[in-house]
Amino acid sequence: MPEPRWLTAQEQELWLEFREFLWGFPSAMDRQLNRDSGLSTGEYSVLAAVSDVAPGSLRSGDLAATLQWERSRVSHLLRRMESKGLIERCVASCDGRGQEIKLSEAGWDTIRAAAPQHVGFVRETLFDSLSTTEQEQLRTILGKVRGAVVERELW
Amino acid sequence: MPEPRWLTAQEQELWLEFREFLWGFPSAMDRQLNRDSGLSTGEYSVLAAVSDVAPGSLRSGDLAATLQWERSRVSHLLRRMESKGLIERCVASCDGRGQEIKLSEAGWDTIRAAAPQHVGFVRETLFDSLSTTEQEQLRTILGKVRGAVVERELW
DNA sequence: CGCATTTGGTTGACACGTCAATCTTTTCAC
DNA sequence: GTGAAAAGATTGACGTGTCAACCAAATGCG
Repeated sequence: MPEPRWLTAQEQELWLEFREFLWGFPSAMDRQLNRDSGLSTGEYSVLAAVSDVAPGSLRSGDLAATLQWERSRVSHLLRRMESKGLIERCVASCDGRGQEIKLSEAGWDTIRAAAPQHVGFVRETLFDSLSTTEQEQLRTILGKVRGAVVERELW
Repeated sequence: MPEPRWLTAQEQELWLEFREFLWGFPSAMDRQLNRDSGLSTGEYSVLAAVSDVAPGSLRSGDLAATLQWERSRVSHLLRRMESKGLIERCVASCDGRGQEIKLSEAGWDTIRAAAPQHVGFVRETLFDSLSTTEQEQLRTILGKVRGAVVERELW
C-alpha cells in the first residue's frame, strides 16, 4: 500500500474552511427560514416547487424529480406538511396510484411571506458579496469539483 | 413592503447549482466513507480528532470544542460509537463530571484504514481538480460569503 | 382474459442533529 | 463549611434523511 499523499498545511486549512462552510451555510439558511417563516429548508423547497407549477398542483413523483429527492423523502415530508396544514393531498384523477399535491390557503400565505425574505438572504449573502467575476469563478470551481466526484461515481 | 429583487436567470442557475452542491458533496463524502470504511462523516471526524491528540484521550467537551459541535451532538454520537465498539469512555481522573474518550483497538484499526482512502477522496475531488489559483479563489469566495452570513448573525 | 411485472407511493426501522430539561460534580462567595 | 450558581455531560422528544420492505394500481404479454 503506497503512502497516501497527505494534505499540506495550506491544503488542510482550505479543507477545514470548506468543510465548515458545507455545514455552516445550510444551517444558516435553515435558521433564516425558520426564524422568519417557521419553515425548514425542505418545506420551503416543496412550497416553492409546487407554487411554481402552472396548474398549481403536482404529482408527488414529479415533485421528487424536480427536487431530485428520493421518493420516500418526499413522502415523509409531505405527510408532516399535510399534518401542519401546509399542503393537501388527494388521489390523482388519471392514475389511481398517484397523489396530487396542492398548497392549502395557509401554504400559499406562508410561501408568499417567506419567499421575499429568503431571496433577500440569498441575494445578500451570495450575490451582493461576490463580484460577477467571482460568481463565474465559483460556478467553474463547483463544476470541476462536482465533475471529479461524479467520475468517482459518488455523486 | 418593497418588491424584492428577484434572481435573474443567470443568478438562479448559479444558486441552483450551489444548492445542489451543498447537498451533494457532503452526501458523496458520506457515501465514500461508508462504502470504504463503514463510517459516517461524524464518526470519522471523531476518530480523526481523538487519534490526533498527543495523550490519545480527550475530554468530551474538548472534542466538542475542536469539532465546533454542540455538546449533545457529541454525546449522542459517542454513545452510538461506544456501542459499536469504536471508542471507550471513562470518568475523568481529575474531574468527576468529565468523560475521557479514547479509541478502542477496533477504533484505531478503523481510522488507520479509513484515513488514506478519505484523504484520497478529498485530494482527488478538491485539490487535483482545481489549480492553485482556483483554490485561492475558492478560499476568498467562501470567506466573503461566510462573512456576509456572519454579518446577518446567522452563522 | 389472467397473471407476472412495473410503477407510484407509503411505511418502519434506524442514524443523525437540535433544543430544552435534567443530573451531578465543582466552584466560590459568604 | 454551606448553599447557590456554574460547568460537564446526558437524556428525551422531535424533525429529518436513508434504506429496504411493502402495498396497490396499471401495464403488458401469453
